[in-house]
Amino acid sequence: MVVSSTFPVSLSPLHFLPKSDPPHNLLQNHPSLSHLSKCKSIETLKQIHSQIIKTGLHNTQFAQVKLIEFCAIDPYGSLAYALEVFKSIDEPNRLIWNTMIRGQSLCSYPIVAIELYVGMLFSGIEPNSYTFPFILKSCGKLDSINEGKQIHGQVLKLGLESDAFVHTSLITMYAQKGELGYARLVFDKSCLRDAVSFTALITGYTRRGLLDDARGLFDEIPVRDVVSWNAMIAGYAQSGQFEESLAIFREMRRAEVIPNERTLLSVVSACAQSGSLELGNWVRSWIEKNSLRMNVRIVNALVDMYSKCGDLDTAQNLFESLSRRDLISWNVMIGGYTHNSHYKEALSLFRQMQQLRIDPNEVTFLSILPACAYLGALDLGKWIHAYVDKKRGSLTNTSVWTSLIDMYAKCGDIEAAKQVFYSMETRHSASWNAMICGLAMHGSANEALDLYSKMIDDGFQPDQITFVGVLSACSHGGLVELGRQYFSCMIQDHDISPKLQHYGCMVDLFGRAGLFDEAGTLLNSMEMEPDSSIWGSLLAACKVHKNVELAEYIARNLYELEPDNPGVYVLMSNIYAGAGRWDDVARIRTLLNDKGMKKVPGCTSIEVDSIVHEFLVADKSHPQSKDIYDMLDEMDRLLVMAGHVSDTSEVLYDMDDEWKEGALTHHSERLAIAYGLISTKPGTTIRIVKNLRVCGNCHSATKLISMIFNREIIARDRNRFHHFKNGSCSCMDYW
DNA sequence: ATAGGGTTAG
Repeated sequence: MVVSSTFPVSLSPLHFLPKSDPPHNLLQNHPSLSHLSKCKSIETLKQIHSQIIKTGLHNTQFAQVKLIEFCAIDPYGSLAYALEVFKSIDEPNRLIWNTMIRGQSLCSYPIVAIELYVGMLFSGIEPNSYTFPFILKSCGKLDSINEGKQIHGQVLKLGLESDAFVHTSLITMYAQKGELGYARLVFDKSCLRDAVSFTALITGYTRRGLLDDARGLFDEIPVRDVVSWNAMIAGYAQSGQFEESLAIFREMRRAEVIPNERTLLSVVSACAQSGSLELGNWVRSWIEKNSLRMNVRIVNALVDMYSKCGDLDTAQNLFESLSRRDLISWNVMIGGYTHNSHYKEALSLFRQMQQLRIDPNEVTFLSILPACAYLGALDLGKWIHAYVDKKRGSLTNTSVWTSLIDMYAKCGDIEAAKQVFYSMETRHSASWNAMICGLAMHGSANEALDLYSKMIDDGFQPDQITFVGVLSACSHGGLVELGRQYFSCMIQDHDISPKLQHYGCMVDLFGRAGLFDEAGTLLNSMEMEPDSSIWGSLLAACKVHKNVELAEYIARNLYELEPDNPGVYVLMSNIYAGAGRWDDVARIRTLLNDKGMKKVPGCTSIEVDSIVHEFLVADKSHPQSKDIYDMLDEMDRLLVMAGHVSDTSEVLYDMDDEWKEGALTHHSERLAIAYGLISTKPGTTIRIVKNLRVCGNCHSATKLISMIFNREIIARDRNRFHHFKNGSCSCMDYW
């Protein structure tokens, strides 16, 4: 090993201080000094300090040490103040120097510790076995390894490498800097073979993902203690080897080593990530049985575990059992709701948080924004945007900005999405993806494709998701030839093998263009089985192009894939109705009734003054129902005057014929639009979100409504966005 | 006076 020494090392005799203290017990019981240990603020500290000066205690080494110790080490102390006190001491002794270095080693400016160390050497005080663990901790935090190596040289000169504390500190320092070779050398050269030094080295290996090397060392530890076990369990869990992690934990149990909180946190986390609900349950009951205090950390981990395993009820019960919840708890629970598609619950928990005046952070937003996006809760999304803007600097997380783009796009405000995108200082490829997919959703195919070119120019690698955006832009824009080109560009130029979603876009693109042969060829070329959404989009294309024969073939596939999906039957019924085959319509209706299947009810939501209102077909539950239905009548009257004729071929299978017309005008989107018209100022854009695709009738009616009432209506359906304005729609009647 | 555990959220 090459180690050099540039620092002067004083090998002079120990530095004796001139003054000697009064008897120890007198000082120890002095009121000013006993107050110090209970001190909780810098103001109190200053008062105590002035007392110490008034009584002359500041001249005693004992008081100096106690004061420095408190200022430098205690969480209520202050390093800056410690430095002031330190400067006022004429000839600080070694304990005082060590304590100052120790204080610095705890903070994040490691260079100050080095400066102090040099100062110590210059003042002629020789470092001892206490000095090095502190200074080496600081060296571990520096960018360079050089200082650490020089300090190592000092250790060797002073013959302190055999001190167990110094030895372990050296290993930890090298391990922290990724210098595993040096760490190993220090370890191998010494005869110290305790669990502590083993564990220091093991952690070095686990942090770099070298689990096999770590395991080799672990197996050699003569007596493993709980920390060694924890290092191995956490190491495996951290590198994604959850089964190994849990296997080590089981071995630990067999070795009858009592787990502690850190063990359990790692284990619960591994259970959460690997879906090991059974072991998670065992941990929970073990904690209860051993009456370990259910502290907030372990409950957070359990809440996370249960929600990741899909058991939201248990997660919620645990969450509610917490008397003092921290931000992580809140975030875990909100994330649990979002990941399990319980978006409304996520939002209501967030509101509860706001009422309790708990400050959210970016993690909260990363769970809340997808919920806003799903529900179309634009006002809340805007509020978060403003909040993040205000805290720019402390909350500048690129992922949050990207999530805002996604939220704005999915809430129908594509202009705001663009504003966020173009104002971003740094972008990830996910940011580009969100913007490209957003534009695609809104039917701005050319803009999406332009942005794709810019993304490439900026040096970003497109990934699978980029091409989902690009291909869906082509599909929604009806750009068949470009779609073909991008599809082969993805495979050939970017070496991305097409996934189901990409095939889905292409089949959709061909289907809409009526190119059923080409769609069929593509389907046959797939290396995986087409899923129900691909068949579904082809079936929808059959409806547009009135291809009953192909529809029947596809339906047979779908009945096999999803025998319980009523959507297929409903679509077939509509296809038959469109072809005037009423016998088949009746047959399917009977089939549905026999199977007891219910159509997924159409549901449309609209946000007014930050409150999301939901409407079902023919819904009368809204408090302003009377006004809404009056408006519906008015809309119908004006639509008829404008020449609108309902196409009754798309009907709910369980509606009697005489109700056809009525049911159509009471589709959920019409109710939401009616509510939007009566509850917002004239001229305001109306934004609605529908869970299913817009039916043809409502689509043509909405175009007229946008003209009659002079309103821009932005509708999100299951598939894409429709911007209705001045009597036409951005989808060009192609969806 | 000192050393070893990436404790829980995206």
